[in-house]
Amino acid sequence: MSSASRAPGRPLNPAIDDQILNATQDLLIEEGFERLSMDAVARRCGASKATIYRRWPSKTALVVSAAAALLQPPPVPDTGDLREDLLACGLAYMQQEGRTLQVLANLTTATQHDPELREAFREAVSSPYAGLFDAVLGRAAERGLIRPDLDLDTLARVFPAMAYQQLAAQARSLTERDVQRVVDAVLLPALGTNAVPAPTSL
Amino acid sequence: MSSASRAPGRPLNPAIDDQILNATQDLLIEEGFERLSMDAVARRCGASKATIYRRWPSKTALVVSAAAALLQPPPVPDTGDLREDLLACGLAYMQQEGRTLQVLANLTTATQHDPELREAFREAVSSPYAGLFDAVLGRAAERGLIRPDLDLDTLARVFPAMAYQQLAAQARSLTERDVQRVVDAVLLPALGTNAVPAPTSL
Amino acid sequence: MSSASRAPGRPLNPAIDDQILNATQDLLIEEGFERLSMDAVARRCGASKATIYRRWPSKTALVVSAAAALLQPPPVPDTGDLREDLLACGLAYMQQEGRTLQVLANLTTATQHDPELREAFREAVSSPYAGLFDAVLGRAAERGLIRPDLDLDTLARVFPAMAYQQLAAQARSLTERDVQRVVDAVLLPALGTNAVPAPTSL
Amino acid sequence: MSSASRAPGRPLNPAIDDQILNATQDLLIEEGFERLSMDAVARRCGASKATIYRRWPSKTALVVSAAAALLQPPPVPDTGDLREDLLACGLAYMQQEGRTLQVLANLTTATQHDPELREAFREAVSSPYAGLFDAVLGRAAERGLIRPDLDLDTLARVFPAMAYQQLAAQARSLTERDVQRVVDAVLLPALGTNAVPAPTSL
DNA sequence: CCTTAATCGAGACGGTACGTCATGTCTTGGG
DNA sequence: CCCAAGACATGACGTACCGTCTCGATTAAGG
Repeated sequence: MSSASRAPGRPLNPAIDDQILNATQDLLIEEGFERLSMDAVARRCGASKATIYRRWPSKTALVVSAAAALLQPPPVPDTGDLREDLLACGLAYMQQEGRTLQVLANLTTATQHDPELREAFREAVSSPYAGLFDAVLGRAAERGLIRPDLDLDTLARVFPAMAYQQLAAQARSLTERDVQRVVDAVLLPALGTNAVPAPTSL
Repeated sequence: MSSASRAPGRPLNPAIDDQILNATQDLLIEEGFERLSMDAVARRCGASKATIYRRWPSKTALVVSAAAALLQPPPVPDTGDLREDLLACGLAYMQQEGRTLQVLANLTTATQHDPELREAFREAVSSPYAGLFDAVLGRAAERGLIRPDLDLDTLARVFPAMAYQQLAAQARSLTERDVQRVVDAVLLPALGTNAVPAPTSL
Repeated sequence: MSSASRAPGRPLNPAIDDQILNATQDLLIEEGFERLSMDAVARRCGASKATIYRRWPSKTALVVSAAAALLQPPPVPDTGDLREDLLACGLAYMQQEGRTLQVLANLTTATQHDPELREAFREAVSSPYAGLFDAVLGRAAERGLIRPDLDLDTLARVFPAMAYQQLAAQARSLTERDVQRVVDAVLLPALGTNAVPAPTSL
Repeated sequence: MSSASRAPGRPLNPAIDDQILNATQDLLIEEGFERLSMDAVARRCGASKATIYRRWPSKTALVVSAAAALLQPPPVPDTGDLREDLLACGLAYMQQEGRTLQVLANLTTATQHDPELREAFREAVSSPYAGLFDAVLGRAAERGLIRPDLDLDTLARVFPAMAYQQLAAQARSLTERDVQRVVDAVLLPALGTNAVPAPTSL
């Protein structure tokens, strides 16, 4: 009555989507974006290239989807302590044994010249992660924990940018120590919070 | 005998180096690393592929050289004012009508899978730019303008990371306003400088 | 009881057979065997590929059926005059605005690598046409119109082979003049018939 | 001075042409036109697909060339005896252990829908073979061995057509006996030669 | 001055991946 | 069980790119 008349014909098998995305994620980690080949994806997941191309129009589009599925940001942390919350946001980038950030770095450049894909990637992957900091900082402002005149948009982008940079430019994977340094040396001081803890002994 | 015995035969024509590098820089800007092809470089500069490969062993190596030639960081600014110096460091990323940062972003991921080239790129291009902030902050510490216990290494990386991120992930070119925001909203507060100026009215 | 127990379920709709065969014949003429695709057949006749494959096991088998349905040889001519009969046999190849011969040519090579289909094609299509000449010549021998020691098997194959050759190798469709030439310049002289008519003035 | 300035750049290596053509001929015989794949040709001759496509624009064009190289008709026979000459013409179709005729049959249909290739094939392969009969019959007419009013064009096409037909439609390879039958049962009688030999005892 | 040796533009070469298309099978929902 | 629609595995097609090699022609240095 209302609507919802399904398209005719055999529907796309959703199980295959997952198999393709899993194979893509694996190869993306193992080989990187350049060396990942569609034939290899097809071979690994037992699907055919036609099946892949029925779902995604290009290699880049497939990889963007795979990344979006791989990189699901956790819920906004709320421990009651601002520092703890910020650390938790940072630790989200270390999920999947660090593969999260790896994939982020690999894809940013690949989507550079396709505005549509870049936007898709940003919406699906980049923004949600940066959004963790947005949320934590915005809540802190609401609660009066930090000064109200701060440029929270800019501050929320500090950690994502630095984590990305560290991996992409220095090929150094992110550690808990790195997260602490950014929070304690940059974010908290910039927020005007007095509660800078005693520096962790090396 | 001891030295100076030049190789026999016709020497490499140094003028061609520049033509190749110029063509590479242009195509790098127009097309990005992936879509830049060696055939296109050769075609554009009127050289042959053999001529290019006689000078650089791979596409990536060529592009790293082109980037290094394109991105000559200016001398460390020393205006006497910390904020002015930091702004000057940031403006260095906007040289060449913004191409400086563009190329930086395009190349960082490309060198991901070749440690040798990544290091070459870092030494020739990335570090010199980040070094501007290192130098300015180190000098400020020496002069006692900022607290001595700050994590200057981390702070020096804030702006490069954010500039890179903005271009690569958001495809938004850098403006003078962006530089001011990072300096005023992040760096100066984190340095504990009281002299935060009144926000520039738009 | 003994027989006639129909298969359970809905029976195959025989009307669809004709639609499929018609579409196949059309495409066979328009595109030839190689470029005829099962999807195109299905699309043109509004059927689905499954419906086609329920009836024929392969593209070649379908096309052989389509050809058999298209090419129904006429009854053996018997005008009382040997030359007239031979001409009538030849004109049979020009039926359907020349498509008869077209399809014959298109299919012969296609069945080369499948003995079963080749045999099916030969029995259903090729032989009946060649059989016209067999019958006319055999009857002439019985009637004593031609010498009894002739190799009628070979002679019966002359016209089919030459018609086929003309179309396949020369892409020249058959004309009434062509039929006359083969009958008058080859068959009748080889049969030892004196009654070679005066050459038709152009 | 005069002319003949070679094209610039590295010339096509003619040895590779032969390797490609040889591999194509082998595969054409082993697999037939349909099942011959460009990758298989490349693999077998150690060349790359790009190298093949630099020389021939399509699979069909390559195979036509391979056929032309494979099927070099022998010189026009001239034994002094018309029957011997005709038999020799027919035997030419049996060269290469029968592969000659096989390839002829395989290709005729393939070139059906590309007029350019069909013409190329006809000129390079089909006509030269049929031309043997043309030459022998024309010479016999000049020498007054046969009646001057015969339709030699049609007669010259009889054997090629029948040989082709036998292979394509009946999948029966040509034997010396087949040649004799066509010459003795069709050609010589049609030429009005009295010297029909005693039938070969079976 | 003339030989030598390496450079130059041009472009062929082997390899590898891309994205498209056709065959024949399988899977939907709906008669 | 049939039917239309269309997904599925397989595998060939023809294109593009990389890095190497091979041409004839040029150009510097050294004997």
